[in-house]
Amino acid sequence: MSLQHAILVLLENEPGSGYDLAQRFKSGIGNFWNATHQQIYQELKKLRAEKLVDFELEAQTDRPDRKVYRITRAGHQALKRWMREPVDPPRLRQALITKVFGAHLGDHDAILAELERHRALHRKALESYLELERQYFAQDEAIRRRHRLPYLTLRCGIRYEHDWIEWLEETHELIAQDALPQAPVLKSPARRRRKAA
Amino acid sequence: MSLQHAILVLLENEPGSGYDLAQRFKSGIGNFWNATHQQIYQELKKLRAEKLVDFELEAQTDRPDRKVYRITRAGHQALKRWMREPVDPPRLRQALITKVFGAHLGDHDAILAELERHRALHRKALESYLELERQYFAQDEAIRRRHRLPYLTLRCGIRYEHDWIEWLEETHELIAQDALPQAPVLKSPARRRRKAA
DNA sequence: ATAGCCATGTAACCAGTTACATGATTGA
DNA sequence: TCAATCATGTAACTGGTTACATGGCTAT
Repeated sequence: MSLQHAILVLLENEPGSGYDLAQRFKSGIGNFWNATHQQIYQELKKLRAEKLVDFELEAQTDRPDRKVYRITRAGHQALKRWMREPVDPPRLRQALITKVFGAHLGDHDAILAELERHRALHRKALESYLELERQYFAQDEAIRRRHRLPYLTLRCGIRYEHDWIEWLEETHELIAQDALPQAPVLKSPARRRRKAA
Repeated sequence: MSLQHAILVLLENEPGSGYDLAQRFKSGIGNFWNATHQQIYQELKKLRAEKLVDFELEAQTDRPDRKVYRITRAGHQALKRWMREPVDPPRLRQALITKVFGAHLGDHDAILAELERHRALHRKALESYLELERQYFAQDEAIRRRHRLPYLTLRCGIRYEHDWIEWLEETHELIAQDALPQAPVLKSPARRRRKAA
């Protein structure tokens, strides 16, 4: 159900083809959902059947024609309604952590290699997000204000990747050296006060 | 496919009923996967058909009988094989972030309330993880060594929840005050050196 | 009384993945 | 020549959720 809403928010932001949407999901400033083109085309079809989006065919000469989708009035309403409904955080499903849990069963080196592989993946994602962040802050205030919300989602992505990298490094080290973890010094609780409400 | 492996790792650790497994997934030191009892029972059935687990019926007088599952030799082998195969990090799917992305469309207060609600959920999860962490460090070295790997998965959970709370607080503040985000000072890149390989 | 825990499951459905399919253009 | 980008889709399948179902015991 939620992919539909993710699509609606993106189209609300700017009309586009299924292909466009797939790109936006992949790259950067829409780092909050993920979908393959196959699924996107299916959902666009459904959304259209429900009259929440509609498209115009855009003929192109040297490339395939595009169906440029845009959100309808009804789609806009549906999206606003959804914005008011609570959503729950998704359940965690990290196969890698399953592996760490059972690391004593597997080949020691294979696990270390896997941790490093993941670290490389997250590092790559982080780098690209940081680049987007740099671009964001290079813009002037008016534009920054306009892209404030997408930036906040990007920030979430940056934190996420950053945090994974730290955990992966820490875990790699502890497993590689077969060392006992130390109690965190001041790190984990934090209990940050929020500034005056 | 992966729930099967998550079940196998847990059973490898200690035999138990479907109900037991559901508890272990929910509560704490197996904070790496999530599944409902319905799904678990299905998967146990399949795993048994594949001879990767087996059960003994444990009759009880005043409560329903339990099927106590344990991993078989073949299951153990299959698990070890899986431990050597690479797994990819899951795709992110955060409906909440979709909402932040489109926060300008919705009711301002509703969004702030939603951010706070999530903060409360994550805070609660964090508290319970921190309690488990305290318990872990209260044990003596031998036991700590034995539970080292589950502890590392717990650490991942602690980081995760901690990080979410920070992002939620930061985001709540910025949206509440309609303020422009500031460039992170030294926070986000970090680029921590790993200790001598 | 009512809720919650223990303990098992089936069935219908929905969401997401993987495989398959086409076909022109551009750059290494 | 090979891979990538643009652009669309269908079909089969698998993984996961939700609803439904049962039933005794214990604690408030």
